[in-house]
Amino acid sequence: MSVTSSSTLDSQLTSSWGPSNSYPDVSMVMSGYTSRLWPRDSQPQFWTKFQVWEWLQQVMDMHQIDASNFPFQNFDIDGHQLCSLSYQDFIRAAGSAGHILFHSITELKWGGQYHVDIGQLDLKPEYDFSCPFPDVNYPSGDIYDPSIHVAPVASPTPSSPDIKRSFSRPHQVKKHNPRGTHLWEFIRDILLNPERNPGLIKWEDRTEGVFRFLKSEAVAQLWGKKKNNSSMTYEKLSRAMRYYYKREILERVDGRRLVYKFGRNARGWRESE
DNA sequence: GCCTGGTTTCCTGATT
DNA sequence: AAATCAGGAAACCAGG
Repeated sequence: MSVTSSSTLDSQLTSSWGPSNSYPDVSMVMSGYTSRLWPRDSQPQFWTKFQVWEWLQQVMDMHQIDASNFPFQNFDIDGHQLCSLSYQDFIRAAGSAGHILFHSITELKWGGQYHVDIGQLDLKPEYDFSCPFPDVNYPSGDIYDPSIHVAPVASPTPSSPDIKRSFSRPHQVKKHNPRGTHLWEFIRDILLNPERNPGLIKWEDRTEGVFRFLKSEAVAQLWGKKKNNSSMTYEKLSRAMRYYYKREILERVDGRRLVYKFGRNARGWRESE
């Protein structure tokens, strides 16, 4: 039973994106997840070998690629060399994963340029990791969901059971996140990309991590779209948000409707992080 | 097959 | 009156 009236949602959507774009471009939100993972110097041309290695690791993680058989030796190169590789080079060097890597690096190359061009963001150095990249490789309106573009991810072969890292760094104990992004991360990334998600959620107190839903049902729809759940509502989304109080991912903000605050266990929202 | 984490769904009642 | 909040209970689902 949904308590949402369609008129409420319609007004939220149309006032936000205009009549010609009645549904939010989810790809804008989605790309936030990918872009913010990469090294802060968003121009891969200037990456060191270590950063290239870090990027590879992140791509492996994100696409749940079995790293145990990945030919890392083929990527003992710096960012400049990496950027000069052609699509065919990637395929030769990385096999089926080459496709993913090529798309990723293309996006990042674009992203770096885009980042330079947009001056309106007034981003601080610590913040620019969250700078959104244009989804140049994907049709507008499509959800940028890595699994859509990468068959091996959706159906891992029996011989390569799961994520097996051929190497791991002691400080990067990444817990496998089977469902992709968590709700609170989804919310965080909307907040970190305000210019791409106008009027959905806004900071009330940036330094304290207090934020407010402006278009609660629209956000719920967006979340539902990401989870492939067309019946998502703010009612249900907010229940999930309330579960975060116990885990201290969120803190209660008493007396204010649609207002939440990031808690001590929420990462990546601070400007100085 | 069981356990677990992270929701999703549904619900009742309270508050704004 | 409607929207939102609070939180219990149960179901769901993918990974371990």
